[in-house]
Amino acid sequence: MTDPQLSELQLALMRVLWDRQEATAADVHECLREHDRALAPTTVATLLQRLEKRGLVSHSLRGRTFVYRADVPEHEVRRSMLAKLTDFFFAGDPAALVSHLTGGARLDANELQEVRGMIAARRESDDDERG
Amino acid sequence: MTDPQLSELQLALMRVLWDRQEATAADVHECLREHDRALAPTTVATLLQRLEKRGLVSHSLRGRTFVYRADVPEHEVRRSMLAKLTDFFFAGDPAALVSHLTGGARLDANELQEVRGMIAARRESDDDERG
DNA sequence: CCGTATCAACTACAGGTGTAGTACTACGCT
DNA sequence: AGCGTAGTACTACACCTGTAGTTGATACGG
Repeated sequence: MTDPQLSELQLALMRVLWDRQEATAADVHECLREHDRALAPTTVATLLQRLEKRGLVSHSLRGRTFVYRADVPEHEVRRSMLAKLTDFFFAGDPAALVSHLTGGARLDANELQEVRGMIAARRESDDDERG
Repeated sequence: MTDPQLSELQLALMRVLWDRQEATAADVHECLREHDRALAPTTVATLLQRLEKRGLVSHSLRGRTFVYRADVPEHEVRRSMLAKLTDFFFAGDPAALVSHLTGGARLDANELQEVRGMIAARRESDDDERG
């Protein structure tokens, strides 16, 4: 699954799996219900099946019950979804995004430069570590 | 349109309108084609119609040609889409998002605090300005 | 052994999206 | 006045998503 883009509901299901490592359809159903996302149990099962068809989760058996786990890590989905949005809205300039986060006010040039520097520095040292 | 969430293709159309203020279906079609998004002209027209039905764009007449313009500003869509994602992935903590932007490496505590401070400061002065 | 609860599989359906063809209409040119 | 062209409206269709019911198998309790 390269560059997965998930809907809100799909993310909500994934969240449960990410948080717990493993969960049955019933677990997920219960968990969503607690977060005022009340769905029929069969609905949750259907959604999990579909996620499995997409290769995002997989299951094993415990007795005759399906135990699902996420096949794609949260950070990967997070990165790919954020990247898509930032590429589109900030043309890939993360500092512009930071600026956006300040509530729409522009950071002054110094601050912006500062943030840009921090990010650039991190990126480099990151690359160093990696290879 | 409260809290609009648009697909990538829909955003691509909106982008054209945001950039040019106004555009006919033909303009948009041409513009997308240049950005290697080749669609049939009728497809573009259909998409614009649908966006209009959703209240995101509207049109006026120039001769017998529809001239579309965005009804919802870019910053609104940007904010609402980013907010949804950051709420989900960073529990609404913008500093965590900044940290994510550094390539997945964690900022050290000082840096994180610094960014948080900057953001908080901006938020306040922003509120002041607003009233 | 039989009923009952449990669980997955299959089916269904409405609404949205990506994609585009066909039909209709009006404008301008000859 | 008629024809081509340009441009919108209508229709279509496959696929995905949100939502859930029905069915069929299985295990457990009595």
